[in-house]
Amino acid sequence: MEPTPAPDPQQPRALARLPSWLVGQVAMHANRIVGQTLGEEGVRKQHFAVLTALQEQGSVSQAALGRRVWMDRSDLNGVLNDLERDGLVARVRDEGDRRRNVIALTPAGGEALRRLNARVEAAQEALLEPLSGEERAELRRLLTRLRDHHAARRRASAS
Amino acid sequence: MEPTPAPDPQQPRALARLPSWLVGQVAMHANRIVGQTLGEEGVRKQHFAVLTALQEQGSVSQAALGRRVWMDRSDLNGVLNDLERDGLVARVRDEGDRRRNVIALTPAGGEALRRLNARVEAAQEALLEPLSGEERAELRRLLTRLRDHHAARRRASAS
DNA sequence: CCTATATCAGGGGAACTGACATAC
DNA sequence: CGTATGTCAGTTACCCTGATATAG
Repeated sequence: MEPTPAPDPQQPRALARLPSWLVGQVAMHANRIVGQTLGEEGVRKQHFAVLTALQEQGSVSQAALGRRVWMDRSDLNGVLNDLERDGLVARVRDEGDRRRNVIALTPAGGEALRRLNARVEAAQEALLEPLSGEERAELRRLLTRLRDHHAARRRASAS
Repeated sequence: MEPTPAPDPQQPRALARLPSWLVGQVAMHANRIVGQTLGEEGVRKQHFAVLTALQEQGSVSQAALGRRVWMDRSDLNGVLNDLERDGLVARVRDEGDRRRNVIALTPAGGEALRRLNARVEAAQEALLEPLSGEERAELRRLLTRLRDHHAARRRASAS
């Protein structure tokens, strides 16, 4: 049987034309593509995000890490448990401020990240396949503008 | 306290530059904006999608409706329960094919949809605020291309 | 027989909320 | 004292899977 059974080519026009709907659908496809390839390495996108942040800015406390990746402290804790169990990340109590855990990427974590990066890069190619180089750049530019705008607004109202 | 506490301005660059990430973040903001305004009328986006589809193509069976909106039959059932309870749609057993329910928009449903449409339209404006008219058109064009491409691929592999 | 429909039960990833002990 | 940190428990919306009774 068909669980999501051969969806009709055309959605309702009033829906398909809405930018919020479009972006949601594209995000769904993107998540499917990226999540698929990450899953083959046994991680999910939040794990990938954490590893990436660690490589880029070195060891930091959990709270700082969460802010960087825009991840909730609760969820981050779970993700770190996974990564620590798999030896990709090390949690060390900060002796200067004993509330904090300093999180560091292990060599194995760096290894894994290299593999994951290759996969994610390939996924980007699959996602953007129908677009030309110029179009990809333009899309990225427009999306970045929207993200920055709304991120700023959200930060403003949350402070 | 801060649940998603004042996220840092800059995410890791390696993340922020990924199209899949960008589109996911924008989709998150879009969902927040649209979901917020729909919630004030007591519905969620799936309810809105179903009402829209019904208005556009008249009464149809549940299965057909699900295919149109790309919604799982299970979830659709729940959504229809809500809408029926609120008197926005009517479920009538099809006497020509007694497996099927014919779903129809009630007058109250049409009323509700008019209000919801206004809200969703305003939400689009809020979402796209930082973009010019040309840029909005270009964004819609690019997103549509991506969606159609991946929707087609998915339909192909699911048949 | 085989397929489609509607329904029910439930899983999984993700965003979020509240509470709490501990350390500053 | 108030505040930040890490942790734990739980909720919700969404996408998905499986099973089943019924009708074609």
